[in-house]
Amino acid sequence: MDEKESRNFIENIIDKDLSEGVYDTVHTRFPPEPNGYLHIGHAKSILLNYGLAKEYGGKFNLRFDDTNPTKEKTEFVESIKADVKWLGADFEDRLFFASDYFDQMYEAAVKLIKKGKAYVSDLTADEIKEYRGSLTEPGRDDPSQNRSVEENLALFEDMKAGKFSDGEKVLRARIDMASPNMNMRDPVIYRVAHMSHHNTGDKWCIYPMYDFAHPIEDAIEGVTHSICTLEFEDHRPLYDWVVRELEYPHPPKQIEFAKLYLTNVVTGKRYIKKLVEDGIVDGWDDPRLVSIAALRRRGFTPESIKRFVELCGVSKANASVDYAMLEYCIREDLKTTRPRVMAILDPVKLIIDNYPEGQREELAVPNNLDNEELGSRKVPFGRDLYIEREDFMEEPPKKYFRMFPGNEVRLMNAYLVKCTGCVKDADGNITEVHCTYDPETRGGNAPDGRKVKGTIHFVNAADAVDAEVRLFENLVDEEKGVYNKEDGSLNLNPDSLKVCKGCKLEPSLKSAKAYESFQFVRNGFFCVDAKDSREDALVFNRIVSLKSSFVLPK
RNA sequence: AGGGCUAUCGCCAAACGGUAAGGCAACGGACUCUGACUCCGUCAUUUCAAGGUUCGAAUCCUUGUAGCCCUGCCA
Repeated sequence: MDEKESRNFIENIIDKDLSEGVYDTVHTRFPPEPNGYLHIGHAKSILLNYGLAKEYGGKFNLRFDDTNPTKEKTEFVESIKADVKWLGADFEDRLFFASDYFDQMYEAAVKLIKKGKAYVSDLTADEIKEYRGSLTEPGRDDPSQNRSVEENLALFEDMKAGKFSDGEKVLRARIDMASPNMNMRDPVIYRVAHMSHHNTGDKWCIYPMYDFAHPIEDAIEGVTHSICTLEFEDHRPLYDWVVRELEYPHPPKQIEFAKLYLTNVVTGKRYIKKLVEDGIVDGWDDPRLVSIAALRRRGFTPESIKRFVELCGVSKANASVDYAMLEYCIREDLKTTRPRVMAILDPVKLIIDNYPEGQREELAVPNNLDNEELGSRKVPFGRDLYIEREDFMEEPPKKYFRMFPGNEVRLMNAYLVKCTGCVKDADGNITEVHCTYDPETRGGNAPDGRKVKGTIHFVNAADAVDAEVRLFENLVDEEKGVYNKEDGSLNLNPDSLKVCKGCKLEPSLKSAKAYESFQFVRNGFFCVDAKDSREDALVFNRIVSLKSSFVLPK
């Protein structure tokens, strides 16, 4: 509401570009390599790029950066498309593949060769590395760098024709072997790879490198602001070099921002990938992950993720956002948009001794007090109920307003009941809580106007649906498990995922089999596992605190 | 002979030389058919440090310090 106009640094750059006439429109893109599933970090990039295009009345493209056939699969392009759409980033008909530009990239390389700006190298990968020098020492010239244009052209042609094996030749840009920026020490721009590509099949056996291909892709699509993450800052001079040498009339501009990291969870495609491949999690949509698929399955909405990304902001400072902020966003969304129902996670029997045995009635209960459009449902009520174990205390501390002997509380939307005591087993565990009800208080209000301080939720025992609840711990430290960045090992305490049987659900939840498992979002707002369900989320009444996932190293 | 980037409340993050926004978290209190939600209130005399320029500095300069990134024929 209090929209104080504060703009991020990228908007400032765009404003300036627009006012100075550098560009007269804004065109952005999200360029994933189809080598894995998207996660919350990608959501930031997607929503940022899409949001900018929308804000300035420009366009947004989805482009697969598929220039390396050794790592890419069609399976991933499908899932990425679905995730981007789900997030609401509408790329309309602008779905592109870098591989569709291979012909143009080849021509671009020829152009560089003709300008004397690129040459075919005979060096092996190890030699190239050796010649490149080090962070503190300049590199040495490639022995092949003085080949004639004609010779380079012929050799490059031969590369394309498949006359060389993988690694035998590469095409290098001629820039500066002494540059303090390693990326400028005659970077490889084309390599030989005899491999079938997911999109172009066996048409090519040479493939362009990212640094050469990306600026071309942007330029071809008319992208103005090519937004990427911080680790590409050092590549910008090369990006600019490519668009300059190729003489594009309105060259795109690269802008870098900091990646989104979350506290207490594993982010990063590489790490998530490893967890999946090692079978440590059930799959890419395992609820403990923060992949888009997992968040969706867990009940997060696109709106909540969009809100989260907005709240995080955009800057160039490496930062780790508190997981609590993500939870806040989903709570805010679900709070008024979903029905709230009752579930007892740790059940204990409540028996209303003066309620007629065998009697059953149905009470109309509003689904969400903050949203009348969600209507109401019938909740069964009877003599034997289940209540939350923590809602009864034999010897309550002061300020405890729920059930304890002698105290009257309200069963939500039902009756006022007065606790009369409890029954314990041989070990002293409470097995039953007893009470009496006031028939005059149907609906939850007393005709005489008396008030109660506590209200608790319940489930009718005869109708209760048994459920299996999976609790996902989020706060992972040495106790729960540690992912070791160095050796890639992950030590996980099995307790980080607990399955407790015996949860009791309102019968209105019975319809979908998917309700067999739950994940908590936090404080009473937990979601059903939406994997096989039409409904994506439900909100429960009472607050339970639970979180999921692994911890990052360090 | 290294280069690039970043440092503002526990966590994000504004401020663009004019006298430190906002959100999350936390903590008080009110309200409440769920100890939730909502609502009210509190939460940086100070911006990594030390100097300097200026009437005035988080913003400019200097020198330090800390963190991140770069030596793939990955992206």
